[in-house]
Amino acid sequence: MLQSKLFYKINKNKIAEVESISHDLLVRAGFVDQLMAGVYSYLPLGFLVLKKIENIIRQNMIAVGGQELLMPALNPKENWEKTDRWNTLDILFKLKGAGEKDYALAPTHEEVVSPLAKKIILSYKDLPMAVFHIQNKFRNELRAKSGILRTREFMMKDLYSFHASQEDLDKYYDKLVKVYLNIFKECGIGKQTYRTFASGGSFAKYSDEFQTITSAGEDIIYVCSKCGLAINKEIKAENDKCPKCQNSEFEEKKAVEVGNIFKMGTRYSEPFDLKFKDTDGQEKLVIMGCYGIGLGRLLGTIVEVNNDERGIVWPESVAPFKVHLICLGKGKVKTTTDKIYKTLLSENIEVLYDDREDKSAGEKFAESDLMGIPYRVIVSERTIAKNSVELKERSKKDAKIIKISQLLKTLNKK
RNA sequence: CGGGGUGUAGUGUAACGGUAGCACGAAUCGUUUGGGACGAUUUAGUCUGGGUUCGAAUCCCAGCACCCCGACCA
Repeated sequence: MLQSKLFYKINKNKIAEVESISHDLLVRAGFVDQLMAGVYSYLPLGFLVLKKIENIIRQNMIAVGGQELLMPALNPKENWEKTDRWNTLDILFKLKGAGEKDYALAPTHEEVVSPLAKKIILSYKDLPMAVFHIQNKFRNELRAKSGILRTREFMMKDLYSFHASQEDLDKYYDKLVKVYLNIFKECGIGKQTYRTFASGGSFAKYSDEFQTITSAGEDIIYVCSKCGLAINKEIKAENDKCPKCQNSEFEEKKAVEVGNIFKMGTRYSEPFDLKFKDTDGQEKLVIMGCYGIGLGRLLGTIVEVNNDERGIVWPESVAPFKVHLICLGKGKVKTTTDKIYKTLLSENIEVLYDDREDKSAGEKFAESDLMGIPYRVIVSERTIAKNSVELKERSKKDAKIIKISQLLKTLNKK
């Protein structure tokens, strides 16, 4: 991508009224744009990151047998009345359609996936089964906050699993715990993310949250000093000992909930009469689990955890580009950089090429630091005199001079 | 939803109740190019509606918007 053509604008000034670091950095560096409180557009840079995250999640869901489908955001009132959530769920967006008919904008998809599964899951032979989708959810949050950390419209991955027995659900659920931890590790926040024992909301007594330690967090969790399991504040009172290792020493931390998984049991199969015929010929209710991750919140959390005084420091796995190629000069410098750009492209290396001729070196460096692309390659009079380029990693302090002929090899090794 | 705060140009900021100014950005021209370059010339603004006043960005009322704290959080 040529930076001169990229749909973005850098903003040098800090956003005056915002508090959270990720909000400030993502807006200033041109990754997202706020339409209104709690509603954001993803600009090309931000959308590239979102897609990277989406793919990491997708691959991990496929790895646990999840089949991707797509369910609609626009829902009929009836399904939400069936589960008694039309009137009890305060974050539910409701709207009127033609003929004054009532609709909901789905904040989650139990009300769609359960009746859908009823058409397909008829026998024990159809179980277990797991489907997921990645699409926009709508939640009428009373208070949107912290940029993309808490919004009213957001991309979410939700997986639903269907089982013939509680044991089968338990087994699958444990698998998902591992897969979730792996997703957060792949997204570059593994070290700061804890499996957290939490309340189950309207679904179940307990659930597991995945909480990432950061001062921007809105939850308080207690991390067990012994085994690393955490407990959410909301249920800390009833659990003064670690449920895993019985230790009673905890460290209090602020954290963001980046994922949440539930054993729903028959909470939704019951109202939708989702039953299967078991081996013994008896009709039984399907046992369900659900597993969510908010993509935007995860993106924001990655920035909260990975930044320094100059800007964002993207983990390579989710960076919008791998390489930021910067040309400092005209004539021969420019033609040399053009050539390097073409070579990188032909080798399928994702590269943003700062080809702008009217910007000073300092300005290009500052923008590059703010954007946070992992590898910066600088080409200038100085470097081509030695048939070289300068290679600097965003996360490191020092730069290296390497021969142009060695650049590809070096980058491919990274 | 309760409470607090703030609304001035694309962004950041000034202006006692008395001519809306500065910086960045953007545009044009020229000179520049290793850490946010320089000169010249432009561009663009008081959230909306009422009120007080000779006169309102400034004071008052209402609305709207955004931010923050709390509550809430499938």
